[in-house]
Amino acid sequence: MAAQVPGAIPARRPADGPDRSRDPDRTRADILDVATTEFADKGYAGARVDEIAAKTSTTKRMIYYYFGNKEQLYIAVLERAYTGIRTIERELDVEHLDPVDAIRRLAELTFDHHESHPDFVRLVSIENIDRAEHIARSSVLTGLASPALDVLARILDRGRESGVFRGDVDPLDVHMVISAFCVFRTANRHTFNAIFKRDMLDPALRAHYRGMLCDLVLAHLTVR
Amino acid sequence: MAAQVPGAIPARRPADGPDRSRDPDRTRADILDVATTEFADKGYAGARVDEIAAKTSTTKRMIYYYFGNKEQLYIAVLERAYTGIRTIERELDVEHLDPVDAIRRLAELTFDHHESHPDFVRLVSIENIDRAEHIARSSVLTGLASPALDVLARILDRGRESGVFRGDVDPLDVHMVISAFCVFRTANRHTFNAIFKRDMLDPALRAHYRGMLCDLVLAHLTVR
DNA sequence: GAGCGAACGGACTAGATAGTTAATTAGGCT
DNA sequence: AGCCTAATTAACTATCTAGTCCGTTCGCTC
Repeated sequence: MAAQVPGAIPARRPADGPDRSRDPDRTRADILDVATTEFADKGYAGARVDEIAAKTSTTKRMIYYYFGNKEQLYIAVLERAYTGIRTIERELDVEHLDPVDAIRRLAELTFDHHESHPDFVRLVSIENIDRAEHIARSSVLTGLASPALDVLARILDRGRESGVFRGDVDPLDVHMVISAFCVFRTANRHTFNAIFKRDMLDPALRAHYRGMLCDLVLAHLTVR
Repeated sequence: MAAQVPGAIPARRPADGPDRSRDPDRTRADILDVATTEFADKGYAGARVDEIAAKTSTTKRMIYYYFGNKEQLYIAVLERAYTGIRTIERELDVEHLDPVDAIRRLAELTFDHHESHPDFVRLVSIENIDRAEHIARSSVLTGLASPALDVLARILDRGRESGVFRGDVDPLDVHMVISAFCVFRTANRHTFNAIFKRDMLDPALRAHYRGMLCDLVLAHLTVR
């Protein structure tokens, strides 16, 4: 964190205690970190700018100085969260695996990411409540289809050629099924637990659900 | 509009036009209807009591008269929405169908309900953002496991006995997969469309997704 | 037709909340 | 050293918002 500006002097900072020196990047990043947690926690309407400011090492005025207003701050939070998962997806390399193992790997990677980034999943839910109106206002976010989709299309092609996969499945539909499963486990955890008394994120059930996702997707894709 | 001027003659309802007579049940129901739409639209934090009151044919004072405060009004909305779907589930009768058709019927019923009740799905999302804290405060809602679960368990048993279904599947997991698919389609419609440019609720895709859900679940359950 | 309680309406309040004003400081550049 | 601008601070404001006070009206019973 605290990316150094090229040519900047490394910060004269008294080794301990909060950093009080002037560091725009650090201040911005600090605000973004706190805002991410706060928006994911309370939703867009529920989050309070004063609250975010209080949890920051700077003041409310700085939020407006760097981000303009509450909405632009929220959009900045969304942009960082989305580009995060897209970066991970881009690193996926499954060309050397056979189609079945490749699907399994892709499903597991998605599963793991959703499990380890509940804030991201919550932000997506929140954004849907607002009918994606903030995403629509961000040019960064609108043209941001998942790199995983291209990878998926390649895997399906290879699987069809080798005769193990059905030929009539759309990559986006497969992506949707995987997402639906992973998103549901995190996004609906609380109501599901309240009504059915099962915590889908219980560590003891992790392996069960991870395997189940792979089975589900592969059963659907496999020729019988 | 047409607020009663003090001292004016009440005009006991000229046959047409809104009902102005005293009717507690009607008033309560009116408030609940408006509140459901408003909470589903804006979320709990985003909804405004004043706004709800304005869209009602009565006043804000009446909301507090009948429901006490904003939270209890919201809980009343949740209770009505949940008991709605549970009632439909209870009417499900699939004992006369073979296991495969029974699963198909159950999946389609769930699919149809989610499609025709987007407000319910949104309320569930909203409640998850608040970590189901309002459900937890309602004794009506906490002890409300889905009747569909018992039906599902029966179908799975019958399918296992006749050898068409695997024996190691948990009814709650099957319920979860069906819910995940149906909930995702409605709950994540906006972000999915914003990023992948596909409206999962496009009527032209309805049959495709409905069939896909059945295939998906049955492929997972069927012995190979 | 008087009395009574449930149902109702409108104006009011205290506190919260997004956003601002304006003055101040630190640090790089010449 | 001294200027100049980006970065920072704290106090302030207009508006919004959940919740309340209190007086009024309807419809029923006796």
